[in-house]
Amino acid sequence: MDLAKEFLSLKRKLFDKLYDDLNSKQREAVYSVNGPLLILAGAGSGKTTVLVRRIAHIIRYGDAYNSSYVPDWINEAVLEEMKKAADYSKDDLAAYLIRFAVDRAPAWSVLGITFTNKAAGEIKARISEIFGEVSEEVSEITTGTFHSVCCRFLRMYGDKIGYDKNFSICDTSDSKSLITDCMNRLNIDEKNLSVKSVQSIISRAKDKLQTPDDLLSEAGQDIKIKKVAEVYSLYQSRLEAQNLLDFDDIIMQTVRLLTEHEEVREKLQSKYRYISVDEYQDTNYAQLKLTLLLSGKYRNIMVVGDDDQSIYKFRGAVIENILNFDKNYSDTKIIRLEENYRSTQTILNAANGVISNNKGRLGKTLWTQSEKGELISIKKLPDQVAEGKYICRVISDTSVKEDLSFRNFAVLYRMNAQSRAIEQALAKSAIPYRVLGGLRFFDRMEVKDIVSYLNIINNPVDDVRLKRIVNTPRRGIGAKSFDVASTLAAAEGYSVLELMRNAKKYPAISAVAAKAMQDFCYLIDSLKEYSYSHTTAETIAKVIDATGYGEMVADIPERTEREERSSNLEELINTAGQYDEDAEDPTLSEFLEEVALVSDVDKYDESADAVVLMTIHSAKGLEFPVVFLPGMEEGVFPGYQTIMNPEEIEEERRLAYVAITRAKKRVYITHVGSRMMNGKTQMNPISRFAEEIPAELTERTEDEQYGAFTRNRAAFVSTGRSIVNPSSSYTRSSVYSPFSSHTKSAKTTPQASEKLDIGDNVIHSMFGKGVVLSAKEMGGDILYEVVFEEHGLKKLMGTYAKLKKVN
DNA sequence: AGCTAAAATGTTTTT
DNA sequence: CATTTTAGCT
Repeated sequence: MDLAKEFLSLKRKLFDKLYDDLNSKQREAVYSVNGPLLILAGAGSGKTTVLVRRIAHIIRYGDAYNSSYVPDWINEAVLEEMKKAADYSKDDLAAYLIRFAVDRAPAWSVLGITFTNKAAGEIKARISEIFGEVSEEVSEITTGTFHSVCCRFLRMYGDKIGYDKNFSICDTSDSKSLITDCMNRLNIDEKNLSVKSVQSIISRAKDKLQTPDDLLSEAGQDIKIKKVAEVYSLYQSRLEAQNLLDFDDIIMQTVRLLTEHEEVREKLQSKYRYISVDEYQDTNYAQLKLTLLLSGKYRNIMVVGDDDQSIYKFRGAVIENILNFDKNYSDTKIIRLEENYRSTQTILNAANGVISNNKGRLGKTLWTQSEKGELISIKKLPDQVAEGKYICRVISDTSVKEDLSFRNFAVLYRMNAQSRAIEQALAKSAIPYRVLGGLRFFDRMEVKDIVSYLNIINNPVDDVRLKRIVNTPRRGIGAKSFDVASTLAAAEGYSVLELMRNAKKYPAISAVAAKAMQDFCYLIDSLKEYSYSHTTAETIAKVIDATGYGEMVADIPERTEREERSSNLEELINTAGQYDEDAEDPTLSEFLEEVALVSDVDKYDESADAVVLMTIHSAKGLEFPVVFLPGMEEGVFPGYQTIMNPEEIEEERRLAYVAITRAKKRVYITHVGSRMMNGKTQMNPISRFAEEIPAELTERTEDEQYGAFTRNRAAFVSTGRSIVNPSSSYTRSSVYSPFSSHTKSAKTTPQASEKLDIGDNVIHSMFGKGVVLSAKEMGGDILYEVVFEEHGLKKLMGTYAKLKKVN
């Protein structure tokens, strides 16, 4: 009796001891294993840690902490031993406590949904770390984004709702071209109804799980929506006929699968006993429905989120999902994590100052034990060029003065277009940098083309991809012939490729074109055959060769373009080779899925020593010691489209909150007097979000280049900080750059293909001076990424590029 | 069919 | 302004 009581108390103390690096709220979250759990986690409050530790806890100890079960082998001796265990090392204690485990969950019963694929990988890596080895078990945990997890389900059971296992995913631009096609077929004039808006209305409808009929009935008298519903209906039937899913379908069709097929739902509900969802504030209705379905049996669902960081409304995210979580799940336990471990007090107070202007928040007060830190620097510059130079100068100054490597700096902006001016400045001052976003690797034309071939090999009814590459390189199947073929195909109920195989039967197709079509089919046949017995990388190489695409690229007259494209194709083969190596059971189909679902941040490599540039959206979940926020102007951030709409302004403000809270030590806000946008010069006032930061937390200066003045809004700024020092080193930002010490002594070491290391300074005959950013082994050669002073980031092959090392 | 040159057009954020 | 679409020519 007393024995039992003492045992339970000792047991809990030992667990508290095991997790003594967490705060009490975090521990409570880890222990809350069963039942619905909502964690309201402020920025930098260690939510990922909690997520990871909780999953590890569930697998290792189950509900051991809360359970009042007393094993019959408990006696005085055991209690004595337990008292001693308090002094064990963490590892020993962790191992010791396993004997008290109650109702442990097998790793395969855990599902963790994250916002990026990268985060999914990190969760597994961190759990492996906790378990002390890369165990077989950890790999059985299912982690991924909503999209990747749903794809997995659809590959398994998609046939039940009419999808072949080899379905392909079409991205936004593929789906745009299909919608355009549908609108043409329905004789809808693009002038009255833009493809873009149709696409977005359809997408939002799918986020809400609306079918074309649902949309139509919702339309009422709205002619525009009625038209869209008509397009949606055709678009959807064509997607289905081609075994294609767009991004929204991946979720929506999974929900349909789980709704319509009880046996599948039952199977998955029973399998996933423990479900966690990260970044819950950015889920849409379809995703909410999905989590409700999956967690329907056990109701062991934990969601983590922060209503102040909801920034994906444009993608259908509904903040109500997190606000009303406890209404969807009765007896929800709510835990708030409000202690911030990331930022200085100044940064935190600045962020709080901004976000407090929003209404309708759940409300929370972030606090930190860390020091005050430095003031937020707000600087006005004449234009974007000066803005870029200024950022470079601060980076080079700070990196030297404080011995900070470049990876500690991030430049976060509202839109991708802002990156250009900053990139140029960085390239000039030879600061190594990396740009995430903008044109994704897989969105490059040549990469998309080859991937389209692969998609056709994998899923021959994919007419969208077929249209894209049927005449690239030219093979005499022009737009007109293809049009005729697809009209015939639609009439006869074939896929276009099938029809092309028998093109000669149709008099409407010219004999020349028919011959070319048949040859094309044979080409695809042979590639398909080849793919059965070869790796993905080999297949890609074969595609590039056999289709004549490689030759076409080799014949590009302009040198830079030719090199750029061929190096992209090499990189594609390289990526596939990596995939072949890493994947358990590599298949073309799975490779294509990965290609479709990777995001930019997934490829962000923290180990590369380079300044990183990305949008604030991409930076969600990341942190950096020093953060630059350029373009803090009305009309840029908040964007001019949002200024009239209070709701959208609130979303922009949340974005500003996310931006500021990325920083650990310092924030540099810049705004410019005149900015070139869309060919026009604009004079934007400083962003309201910068003004909302309490004045005493800021240090405001204006660059003196065009005369002007310096003013301190903060009356009592302690002086002495010299990072912002307008006149001295302004013109030459490369003073502290990696090149500076080499520019005078230009003694080069002429060696054809010596091995280069990361950080080496090199000279290229074409591009001039640069720094090696990364080196990757690739088919007996080495692929270097080099940032050049004048030309920015280039990818070069070791043997081919004739890079000379400079000392 | 395919090329070139002129015209139109669009501009947030992303899986 | 920078990309994409179209018209007109070969």
